[in-house]
Amino acid sequence: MAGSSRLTGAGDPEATGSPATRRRATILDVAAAAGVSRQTVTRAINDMPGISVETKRRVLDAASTLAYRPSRFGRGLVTGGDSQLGLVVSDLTNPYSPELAAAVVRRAAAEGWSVSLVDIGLAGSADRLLHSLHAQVDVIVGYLGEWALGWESRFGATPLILLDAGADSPHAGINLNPAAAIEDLAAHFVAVGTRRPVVLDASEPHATSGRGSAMMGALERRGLSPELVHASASTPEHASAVTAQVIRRATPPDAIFAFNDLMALGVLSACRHAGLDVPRDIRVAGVDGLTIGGLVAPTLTTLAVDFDEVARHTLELAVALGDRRPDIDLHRVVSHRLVLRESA
Amino acid sequence: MAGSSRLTGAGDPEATGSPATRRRATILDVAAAAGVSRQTVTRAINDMPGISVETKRRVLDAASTLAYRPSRFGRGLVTGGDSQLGLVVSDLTNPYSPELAAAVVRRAAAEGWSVSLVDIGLAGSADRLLHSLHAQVDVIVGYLGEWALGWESRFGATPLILLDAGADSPHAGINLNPAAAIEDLAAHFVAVGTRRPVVLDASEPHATSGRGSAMMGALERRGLSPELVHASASTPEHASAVTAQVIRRATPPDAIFAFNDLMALGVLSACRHAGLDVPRDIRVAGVDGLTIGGLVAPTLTTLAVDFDEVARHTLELAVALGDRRPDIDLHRVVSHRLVLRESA
DNA sequence: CTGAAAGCGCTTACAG
DNA sequence: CTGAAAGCGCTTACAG
Repeated sequence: MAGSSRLTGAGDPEATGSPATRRRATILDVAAAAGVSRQTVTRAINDMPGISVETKRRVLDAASTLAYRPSRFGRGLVTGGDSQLGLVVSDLTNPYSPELAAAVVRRAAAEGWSVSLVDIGLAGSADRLLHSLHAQVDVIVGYLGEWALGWESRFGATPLILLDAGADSPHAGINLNPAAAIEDLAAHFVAVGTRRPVVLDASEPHATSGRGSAMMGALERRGLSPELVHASASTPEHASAVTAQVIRRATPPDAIFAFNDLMALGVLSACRHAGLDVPRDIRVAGVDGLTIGGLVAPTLTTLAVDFDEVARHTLELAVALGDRRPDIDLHRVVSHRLVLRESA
Repeated sequence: MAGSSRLTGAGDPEATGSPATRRRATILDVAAAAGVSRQTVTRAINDMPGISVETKRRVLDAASTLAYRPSRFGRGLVTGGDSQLGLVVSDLTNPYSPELAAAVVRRAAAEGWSVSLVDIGLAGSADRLLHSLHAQVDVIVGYLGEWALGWESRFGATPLILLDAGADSPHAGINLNPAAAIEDLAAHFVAVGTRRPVVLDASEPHATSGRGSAMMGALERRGLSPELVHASASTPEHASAVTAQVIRRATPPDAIFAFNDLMALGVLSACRHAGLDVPRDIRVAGVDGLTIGGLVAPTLTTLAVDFDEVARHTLELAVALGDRRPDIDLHRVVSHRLVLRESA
């Protein structure tokens, strides 16, 4: 190595060993290698007319040799580039997130948008993630939770579409409304003779969820006296634990309405381990309409979210906001739908 | 509208109604509005030193009024931009895809990469999707299937990392190896007294999958005579149908090894509907290690993929290829691991 | 069929 | 603290 040229000090690890990171080839490098101008390279690379087959071949060979790749920034600057959607979910390991993502990705592809996926539930790095996402995309959509607070001052004019953040949110948003489906399910419970229903709610601090209290009300209005219990965490495991306690009583419930499908799976599991038959001994229902609910045994009755509908609104809002054309209804509502299956 | 200026013809729909799409504000617009130079705008927007609080305020106000957002292309051209990974899956509705995606997104975030998610199983549009993806990302990784053929000629030098494409693939790749886990499971089956195992394979045309024949061999070597059956499609529903037939026989199987977890769920479902107890009457195992397998009742024994390990290799390869530094092992292997749960 | 010029929107030195 | 200049890598007219 003595005598070889180097730009860095002797102690620099970058200066030692193996083929170092080479500067990426640009259009000018290819042009020089092929002995043509850069616009001729553009013609060859982009398959445009007005270039002889022989020249094209020579250019493409040079490009290949140099491992040339057009810079998406250089190109995007002049063409405008594709639109990019940033999808933020809070926990990719909850099947709810990918079902939403699948619908959004599908719809986005149909509209010519790309989607960058971010899991904001990741330990500590949420702020950094949002910063880098906001620099890469045209519109951000998703479950931002507390991170939506002070958005304007932190991320300037990056349009934001909030999922299920409430109708009074200052941002554009899509809200889920389970009210009608809850009434339908309550009516169904009554119709099949339920007497002692339990509402198994999530673990929101000191509070009852909207869907929890809605179900309580719907059952009470029909003359039942539902019991409200909370899981200490919104997981199938905790749902299972609470269920195990409740069904061990002298007069156990004959129906359990779980906060979501994942928790309902925990309920099903606890019932099975206790030797209870669902739905004969006890009925179970969840919320979300996850695909998995149709694959377990018994299949799960649920209040399903129409993810395609959510995705449709998402892209509609994204396109409008991306075009700086906010002359549309910025608050959409998607209703849940009762899907009766074996468990209830 | 008469007399108002318009650039387009009278019949142009763009010329009618509502605030039309305005040109997006640039840094120069903000500079003009605030009465400063563009580099002062840069300082304000990017929170850099060397600017008075009062000037900064004025610039930020102007930016806000104009809804200014820095162009990611302009910025990327000079800063280099973040690295972007394109993740291609074949079917986002199969839980396998999101579990992989979750791991990759998590790891990518840790390494400062963004990931764009594409579902190539979408009707017909695969080619268009790959084209637009290849223009947006630095490296593409995933299940490309037949689309990996002729990659070089179609997408030039865009680095490609193939998942589970076989060790003889010309591209960089990560391969899954179930061999050892299959031996472990076969040994377990034998140890617990299995006599009549069935291997329920996927519906690959006229062929037996690698894992299917590996399991057949592993069982035969242990003195058993396993039966091989194929589902007419690789879905839980078809797995369910085949299972229903097989367990109806005079001497039904006492164990079923399914091609993957999703099909194993179908098997569980069929067993339950037939009144068979798992694992007492019949044992069931799948492949993939999906989270859902731990949530159903009975919980599913499986050969688990270490998605974090796959993600780790993915990012390692992506970084190396993105840096044009292919002096590393371009073919990685991740082994399955036997996870014994209730079903077997 | 090919190339010289202009410009997309930014940031990074550098000069005041 | 502020601004004039240069340049990132590409494509789009335009001229030959």
